[in-house]
Amino acid sequence: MSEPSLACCTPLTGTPMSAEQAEQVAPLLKALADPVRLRLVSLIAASAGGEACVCDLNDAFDLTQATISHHLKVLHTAGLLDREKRGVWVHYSVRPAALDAVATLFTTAVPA
Amino acid sequence: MSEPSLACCTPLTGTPMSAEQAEQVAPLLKALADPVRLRLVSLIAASAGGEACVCDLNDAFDLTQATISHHLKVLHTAGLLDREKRGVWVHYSVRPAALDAVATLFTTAVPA
DNA sequence: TTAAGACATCGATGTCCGTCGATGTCTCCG
DNA sequence: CGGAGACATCGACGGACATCGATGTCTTAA
Repeated sequence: MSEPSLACCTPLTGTPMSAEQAEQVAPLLKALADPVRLRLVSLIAASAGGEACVCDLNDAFDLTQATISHHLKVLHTAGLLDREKRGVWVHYSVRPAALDAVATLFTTAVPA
Repeated sequence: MSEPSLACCTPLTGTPMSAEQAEQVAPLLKALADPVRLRLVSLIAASAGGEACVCDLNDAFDLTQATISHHLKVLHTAGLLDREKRGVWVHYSVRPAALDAVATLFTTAVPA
């Protein structure tokens, strides 16, 4: 399933983006372009230890467990979340490198 | 059509995001979560004067003029692009504040 | 072994989205 | 006035997506 290579990216501003680069980064943004998934990432990132188990995540939404599981899978497939099974529970954590890659996109060559 | 208020946003990391905040920011990301639109923004931002006319933009893609026009409208409606008609041509420019808002999302409280 | 609980997967359904050809609107030029 | 060119809008179509209920898989406890 070829783990996405976390497309390193030059900032949006500055140099025009290549088609290939755009194709690589767009899925990352698409994975984040959903209110539920945005909150999921935020909840996980803000949790103690930078990780959270699905059971806690479920309670934060008025959605079916199946739906939450689906969203977590999307984020994991996009390379934004790591997955670790510990006993009965599954813990998800944020991949900092993935967020950094996206951040780089919007960082307009910060001046000194 | 209530110009989007360019939801100022706390970083994803740190504090959990509210549902309202997520609903505000998600459309911005959704507008950017497309390879074509990503390249459009990049092309415009990288152009001289920070703006570009549709005629030039059309040539950069193997897509119909109608499709490019559609994508530009999506970006404009999301508040990411400004539109100015000058004679026969229409010039689009990037709204820095919009990109900054998104950048803030992914800026993980940079350490010293 | 059996039962219960935590997640994932499956199949269905309604909605949204990208793309296109055709057509409309506006502006400039002759 | 009339034509040409730049861009927007419209209507349609195929594919993708969010959500759900039902069911499957795995782990721990009794």
